[in-house]
Parts: sequence; C-alpha cells; structure tokens
Amino acid sequence: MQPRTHVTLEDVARAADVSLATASRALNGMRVTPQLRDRVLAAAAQLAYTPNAHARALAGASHRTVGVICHDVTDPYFAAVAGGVMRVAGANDLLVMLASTFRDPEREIAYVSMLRAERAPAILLIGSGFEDARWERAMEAELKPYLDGGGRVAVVSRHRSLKLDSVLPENRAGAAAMARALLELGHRRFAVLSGPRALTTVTDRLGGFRDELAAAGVTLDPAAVVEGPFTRDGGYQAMTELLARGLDATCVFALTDVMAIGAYAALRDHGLSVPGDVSVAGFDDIPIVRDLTPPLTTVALPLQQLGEKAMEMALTENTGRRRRILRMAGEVVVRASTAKLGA
Amino acid sequence: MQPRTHVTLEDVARAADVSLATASRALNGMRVTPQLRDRVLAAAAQLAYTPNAHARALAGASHRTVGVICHDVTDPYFAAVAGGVMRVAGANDLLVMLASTFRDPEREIAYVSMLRAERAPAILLIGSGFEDARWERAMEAELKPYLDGGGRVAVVSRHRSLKLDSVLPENRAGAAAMARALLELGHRRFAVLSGPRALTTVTDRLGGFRDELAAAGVTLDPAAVVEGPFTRDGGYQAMTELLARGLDATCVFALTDVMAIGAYAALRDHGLSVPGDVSVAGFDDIPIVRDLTPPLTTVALPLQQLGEKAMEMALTENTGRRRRILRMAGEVVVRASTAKLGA
DNA sequence: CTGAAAGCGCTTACAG
DNA sequence: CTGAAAGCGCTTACAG
Repeated sequence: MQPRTHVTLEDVARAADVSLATASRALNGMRVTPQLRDRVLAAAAQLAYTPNAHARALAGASHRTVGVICHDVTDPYFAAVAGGVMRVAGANDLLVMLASTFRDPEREIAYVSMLRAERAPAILLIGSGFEDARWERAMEAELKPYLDGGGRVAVVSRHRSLKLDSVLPENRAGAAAMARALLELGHRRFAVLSGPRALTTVTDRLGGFRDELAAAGVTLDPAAVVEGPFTRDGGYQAMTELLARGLDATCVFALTDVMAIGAYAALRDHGLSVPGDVSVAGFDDIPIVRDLTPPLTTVALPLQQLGEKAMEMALTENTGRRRRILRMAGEVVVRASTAKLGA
Repeated sequence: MQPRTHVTLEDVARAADVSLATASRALNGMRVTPQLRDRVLAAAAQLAYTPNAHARALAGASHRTVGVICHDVTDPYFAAVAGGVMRVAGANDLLVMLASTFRDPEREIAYVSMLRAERAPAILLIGSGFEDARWERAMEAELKPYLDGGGRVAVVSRHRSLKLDSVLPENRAGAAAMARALLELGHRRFAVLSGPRALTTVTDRLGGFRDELAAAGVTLDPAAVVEGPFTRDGGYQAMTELLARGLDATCVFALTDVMAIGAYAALRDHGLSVPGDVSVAGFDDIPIVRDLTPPLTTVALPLQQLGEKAMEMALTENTGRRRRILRMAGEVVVRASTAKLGA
C-alpha cells in the first residue's frame, strides 16, 4: 500500500507531550503514571492511531498472526476443520492467514515460504500430505529453518515422513471399523471409491478397509477399487466408472463423504436407489451428510476438534524431547444408506 | 515468535561478498551484474534465506497480504465466495488473511483494526452488514483512517451506509423473480423462513419477495414470516415454529439455501414430503443443494465470481471520483422441490 | 552498476 | 517512573 498519512507513535507522543517510550508503554499497558497514561490514550484515540504491526514485529514484539494452509476452503471437510482453528485463534486474539493450495504441492511449499517470511509464530498444515520424496525434501528445506528460527508447526492428517507435532485421525482403524460394521450388516462384495494414491489418507483408509476384510476372509477385488479426485465430481466419475465396469458389489465405500455425495448423484442418474440397489458408506461425517437422502453411513471424525487441537498444540510449547502426536478416533455411524442384508 | 537464528540479508551479503544494497537488488530482480547476482542467489539458497516480510514492509516495499473478513468459513455460502477470493489472490501471489467473525459485530471491527495494523493493502468484507447505527459509526471510524492511509476496501453484499466499492448480489430483484416463478407455478399461499432483521440481505430479499407478491395481489401474512439465524439449525427451528403455528401455505421460501436445508429436515421429521405436502425454495445456490432430495429450487448467485470480482476490485485502482458498484444478478433455477399446482 | 547511509515505526535495555 | 538511544532487517534515494 502507498502509505500517505499514517499516524505514528511519534505523533501520539507529541500530542500527549511525552516521550516515545512512555507512549509505547502506556499503549502496551505497562506501568505508567495514570495521568500520563490517560493523556496518551486520549491522544491515540483522538488521532485514530493504530500501531504498525510490522514495526512491532521488527522491534521484537510477538506477532499475532498465525498461518494455516489447507487444500481447499471450499471443501466442507476443510471448512469444518478450519472452523475449529479459527475458534481457538479468535479466543486467543490471533489473526489467521488462511491459504488454499488447491492441491498443488508447489503452491503449498510457496505458502510455507511466505508464512516464514511473515514470521508467523505458528503454521498449521491441514490435510493429507503427498507421498512424494522430492516434495518432502523441498518441504523439509522450508520447515527446518523455520523451526530453527523458533517457529511452531502443527499438522492435521499428515504423512509419516515429516516429523512434526500432529493431530492424526485414526484413518486406518476407522476404515477397519467400517469394514466390520459393513460385514456385520451382511455385506460380502464391496467396491471402493478411492482418492489419489499419493495421499497418505488414501493409503491408510484403503489399507485399513482391505486388511480388515481380508481378516474376515473377504477379498477386495482390485478391479472394484476406482480412483478419482477427492471431490464431489471425483466421486461421481469414479462411481460412473464402476457402473461401466459392471458393478458387482452390494456396498460401495467412498473414502470420503464428499466423494459419496458424488456417488449418490451418479447412482441416481443411473436409476439406482440407495440402499435398495446398492449401499453406500463414507468417511469424515461432514455436517451435510445427515441431510442427504438417505442420510449417509460414515466414520464420524470430530472435525472441528481436529482444528482446535492442532491450533492449541501449535500455541503451546512442546516441553518434551519428541514430537507430540494426538490421535483422534473415528466412530462408525450407521445411518440409512447401508442396508442390512438377509442371511 | 522468539527469533533464535534468523538468517538476514546481511548474512547473505557477507557470504556473497557484496554490499547490502546489491544483495537486496539481486534478490529483487533489479539490474545487477550477472556474476554478482549469481553469487548472491547462491548464497541465499545455501543459507535458506527468507526475507523478513516485516522489514520489507517497514522499509517501504509493498506488502503482499490482503485481509478478508467473513461471518463464518464453515458456511458453504462464505466458503464458495472465499474460494473465489483465494483463486484471484493466488493468481496474484497474494497471501490471504481470513478472519471469521462468527457474526459478532464487535469482533468484525476488531479484525479491521488488526488488518489495519498489518498494513494490509486491501481488506474485503464478505457478507451482510448490520443495520445498527452504533456499529456503523465504529466501523467507519476504523475504515476512514485506513482508506486515508491508502488502503483499499471492497465489500460483498453489504449495507448501504458504508460508501465502499461493492459487489452486490441483486437480492431484491432475485427474490422478486422467485416470487414470480412461484406464482407461475400456481402458488398463492406462502410462508417465509427469514433471517435476522438487522441484516441488510434479509430486508432486501424479504422486501423483494413481499412486494412482488403484493404486485400480483397476493399478500404475505406477517404471521407466516418466521425469523431464525441464518444457519441450517436456524432453518430447522423456524420451520418447526411455522409448523407449530399451523402451516397454511403451499410453498415455503427460505431466504437462504442453508436455512432451506434445515427446513427439509424439519419437514421430514414431521412426516411431510417435499414437494408433495409443501414446496420449498431457497436463495444462493450453494453447490450442495443440487444433491439434496429433491434438488432445491433457488435463486442462483455466481458465488465464486462474487469473491473474484471483489478481490479484483480491491486490487485495481478506483480512478473515478465515486465508488464502484458491481451488481450481480441472480437467476431462478426451478428444480424438483417446488410443485406445479393444478389450475 | 555498486556502495554507504538514512530511514521505515516500533520496543526495550540502559541510565537517570 | 521516564527519556534518550540503539537496534530490529530491509529498501531506496543519493553519490560515485
């Protein structure tokens, strides 16, 4: 911005007829004679003074703006988590810089770099990491100096390689629990709407689901696992593809609620009913799935809490000698989208 | 953050054996002998140097972080608009500081103040303003010095009193068009799920709807207008209240899609079907309403564009002598939630 | 093209 | 408690 007429501390000090130091102290609530304090405050108000946050940060005062990087604010999953982050941030008088990578790994690294430049006291990384060695190295190259400089980083739902304080939804266990619940309902033939294999969330959920089925003697046909983007349209496409291949399953497990929503639409467009013709299950429990018809069976994650805990973690010093990991369990919620099959 | 070991420009200059000025110029892509430039870049990379954004801002370089204030990131409406904002911001290498007021007027003003302190080159206010004289005065007291200091402000869907560059959805016209569409379908008895009267969006949409009905000789019974928060649960409560009063309408108009979603749930819980027992219409066309059962009739607003245009407006100088206003029309999309009544 | 130096607006030891 | 002064890390006229 082209500063034109910015009121500075010096203006306030002059108006109150005190020194710069006294004006600064009065404004920051440090010990100052009440009389002087009042004069300073009055002058500041009168001049509509706002301190320059950059000057403060440069001069050593702590900066109250934290950075949050997510894939896409538009996605209900991230919106819910971000909501939790902002709640805690607001309660702590912190401003949040929220960046959307739109799932571009390069951009994610660029944002960390910008946040580093901003000297944000904390950075939150929300969302699944990429399983890509080159990306990991580049990310570490950014994070390392940031951490060395005293920066705090916390992560929600990340990959194993970055050794950071983390809030981890129990994706594997949640998917396994879903497998059991579905088996319990009598299903034996499954299909999966999967996301990009490069995402750790995908490998965890898919692995947990498949292994639990295997433990029950049910094998998941690789041809019944279709990959698509982690979006509503990705779910639509994947479901359509599955249908084109000749769906041979009584139940479709979408690795994400958002994908399940797309699957609903694809099934509807093909004249198939849920759960009459095929059952559908999801993962996450984003708020809207309760309002779908039928309400979606899913693995409920405490989404808002995920964000709150990560923010709290980043705000509190890690006194121990190793990284902190907070695991958050998911809970299967059986709703009307999954049919109980007769014996 | 307690800076411990921050690499500074001086470190880079020393490592490259050049002056501070040359290091700065090389890093900022200004004319420098290729040889020196290479040395500086190499040193910077080697040291993992990141410039201190605060120092740059203080020294007069423009700051690349803009501020966005919305009511609630969690709300699909704001998420969609914010998505548009972030797209344009990302394309311009801008970082976005996104704040959520959670609909607290005080907090909104506090955020503007913080953004002002950050010397953000632009501030976007997303969402309906409050029709409250005290609040307006306080807001103006923050905004005025910010604008005088060269700050840019653009607003999406705001109130009339703040004379700012604005992107305005045509709420009144959209609601009127919806009234016509509903009359066209044969409806004559209406109810409205309204939001807080203090929001300008509410007065516009409600007014447009009511006036258009009146023009057709249909009066909207005041008792058929129920007020609730602009949330899913607010819609649920309002619809429930309406039912308790003894619903005497063939069609319910929710001033917001999010409220309509709550209304669906309330109707379902009362064993009423849409549109069999009662028709429902909304406003906004948030992405999810296409996937509801039945898909919702609504006034479609170009949500992402609202955000994009506002960001573009804030990024481009207002050369004229008066504020810019960009009106964005809504379009009625009739889907399956509204029945056609026989003659 | 390059460098020495001033200055951006604060905070905080350091004296008094 | 108060004030003069140094310093935070850059950028940018101003000389050369």
